[in-house]
Amino acid sequence: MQSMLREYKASIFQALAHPTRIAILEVLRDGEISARAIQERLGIEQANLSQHLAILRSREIVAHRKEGNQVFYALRNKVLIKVLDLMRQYFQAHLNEAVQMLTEIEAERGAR
Amino acid sequence: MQSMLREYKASIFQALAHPTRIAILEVLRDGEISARAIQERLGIEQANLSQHLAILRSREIVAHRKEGNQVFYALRNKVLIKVLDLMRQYFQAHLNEAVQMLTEIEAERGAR
DNA sequence: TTAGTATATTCGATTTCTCGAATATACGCA
DNA sequence: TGCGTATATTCGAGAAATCGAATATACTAA
Repeated sequence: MQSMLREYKASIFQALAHPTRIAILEVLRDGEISARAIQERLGIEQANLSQHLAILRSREIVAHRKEGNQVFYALRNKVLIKVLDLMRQYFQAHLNEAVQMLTEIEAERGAR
Repeated sequence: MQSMLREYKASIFQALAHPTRIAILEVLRDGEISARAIQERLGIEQANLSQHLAILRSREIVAHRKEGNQVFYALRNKVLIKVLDLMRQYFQAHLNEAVQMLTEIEAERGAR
């Protein structure tokens, strides 16, 4: 049971572990919105957005509702917004370290 | 800048996206502890633990301190504990869905 | 020095993630 | 019906994550 909880948490974190999906959640925090509108706001490929949405759906992180031609997405639980806010807090606390870390990650990626 | 923040958040979430690493953080919430002690509590391979700790270190999520033979690990920021607590809240809210989801994931894994 | 303990790193195989391209599905409207 | 728009799915290639095995490093104590 303990380990099941951890697997669950890990699967949610895994769903959040992509910049595009974080961007999607940030858009959704303003309320329900169509997939097309998300795509325009983020400026990404349609298929790619749909793939990311599929992941968020599979984790039950977002709800979706069809209306005619389009599909509207919404956050299922505000707790995740709180989590993102905490992360922002965390980020500010670690700003300098974070910049350095990202630079290093970049450097490694470049070196490869 | 906006996108850098998202990359950073994603990299932290990615670091949290593994049951073993979540277990490590849960151990660390009680305070500083040696790697050996973590290993005993979790009952995992030494090398494996060390790899997971390396990931948490690289994200600056944990601090480490050498003392003689051993290395003690500690959480750098309590905010992450808050995040884990929120996730527990989230989990309770979604308990039934989550069980079903995990069952499906299991089923898929089995089918493959 | 040698042996033993604690920890980290490297390696290679396997699995999982991610992307764009192509295609499929579903709906609305002429 | 046929066309256009919105969305989802499938596929294949490349990148990244994961594990255990083997090995390296660093410290302690005899």
